Amino acid sequence: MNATTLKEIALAHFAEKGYDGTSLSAIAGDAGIKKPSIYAHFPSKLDLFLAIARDFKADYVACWGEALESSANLPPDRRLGACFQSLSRHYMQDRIKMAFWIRLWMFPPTEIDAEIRHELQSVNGNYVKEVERIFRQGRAQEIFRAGAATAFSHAYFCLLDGYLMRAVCFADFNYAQAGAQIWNSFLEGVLEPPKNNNEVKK
Amino acid sequence: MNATTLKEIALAHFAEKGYDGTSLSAIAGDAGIKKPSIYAHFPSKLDLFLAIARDFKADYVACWGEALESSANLPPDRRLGACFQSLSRHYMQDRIKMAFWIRLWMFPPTEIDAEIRHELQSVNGNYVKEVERIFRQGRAQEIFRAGAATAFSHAYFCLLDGYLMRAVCFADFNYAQAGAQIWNSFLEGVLEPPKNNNEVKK
DNA sequence: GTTATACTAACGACCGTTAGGTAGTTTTAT
DNA sequence: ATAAAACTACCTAACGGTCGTTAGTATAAC
Repeated sequence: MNATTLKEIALAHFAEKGYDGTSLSAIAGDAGIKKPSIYAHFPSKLDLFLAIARDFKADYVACWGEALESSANLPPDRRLGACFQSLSRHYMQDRIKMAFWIRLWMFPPTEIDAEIRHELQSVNGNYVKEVERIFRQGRAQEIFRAGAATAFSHAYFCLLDGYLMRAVCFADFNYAQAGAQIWNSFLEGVLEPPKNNNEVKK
Repeated sequence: MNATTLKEIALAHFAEKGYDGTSLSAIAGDAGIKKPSIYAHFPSKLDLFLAIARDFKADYVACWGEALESSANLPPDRRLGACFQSLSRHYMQDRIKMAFWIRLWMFPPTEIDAEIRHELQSVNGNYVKEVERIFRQGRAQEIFRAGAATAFSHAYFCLLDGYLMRAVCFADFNYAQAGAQIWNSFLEGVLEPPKNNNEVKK
């Protein structure tokens, strides 16, 4: 047994039962060792959790970084679509990963609630601003319709987060397959309507 | 002390710390009574939780029912907007209510995970179908653009849930205020574009 | 007199954590 | 090269504490 595989085992428990609902003996049992042996690898339960949380933050940053970088040459609308697909696919492929992630940033352990919330807010805030920048850029190129880029960006994240959230909860509907259509109905809403007709409002 | 106010106090704890993170002694402390006195009102911790959960389900059903009924005479597009506003306002006005609700249907207590998930899926499924029906109706009136009504409906709920979820997490951004803009950017995406121009695709 | 609501006391179970020990491996010193 | 020392990863046993729950009792209301 080593710290890495111990983290993997603990991750499954934390994702499924939450921090408070997970006991070290259950983790140890899955790992084939006794409870106190965990302390040879991590100084406390909270530290074990934090180690996993740090990995997830790094993973999130890496995923966004790669999505933004690899789509840098696309036009703004297709770039946002590519990021949407990239992010959602990344988390959708692993239900445990997704459940832990949502648990982490929605309901972190009470002891570290403030820190986690603060950190996550700043990390996510960066990408909200980045997406907002892309919206503005697209607006300048008259690809997107007029409107508050800030609100567009927040709507973008509402859709993305809601999409992942519902995928966790509702196994009956194939969200992975519906992703493209869900994105498309949003995209059409922010695209600039065809030029030669301006009376869009009802 | 009575069952109703006891539920209110317990609700705050469950919403903030989750089921496993909440202890009966903490609830009793807030209620000004001792822990065993709770058992004069509820036969177990789980029953206390379930009583609150049932209230929330009834509240959810009532809220959707009222939203659908009071908007029955509106055209489909405005009707969906009215429901979006109605639902989001209902939950947005009370952070505790919202946190408990999200915790309930995303991460219910492990002991009753299956039942809760199943019940919620069926309840929510009804409204997904109802919204889908409204989308189809609006399509028949050529208000909405062509597209899979099923996907539109799921996108609708992704946006609504993501909206509420982010409102719980990110207190820094005024989501309550941004609701109308967020809805609007989605609405434009599903509306039928003006008639005299058909080449919308880029 | 019964019922409802509260109490104190205590139960067994489980929690996270520590202490202390034991093999087996690696590092260091001679 | 070999013996001593240190380190690693595990163990058993047990700690103090909290958990949800029950038993038994008292007080007040109807």
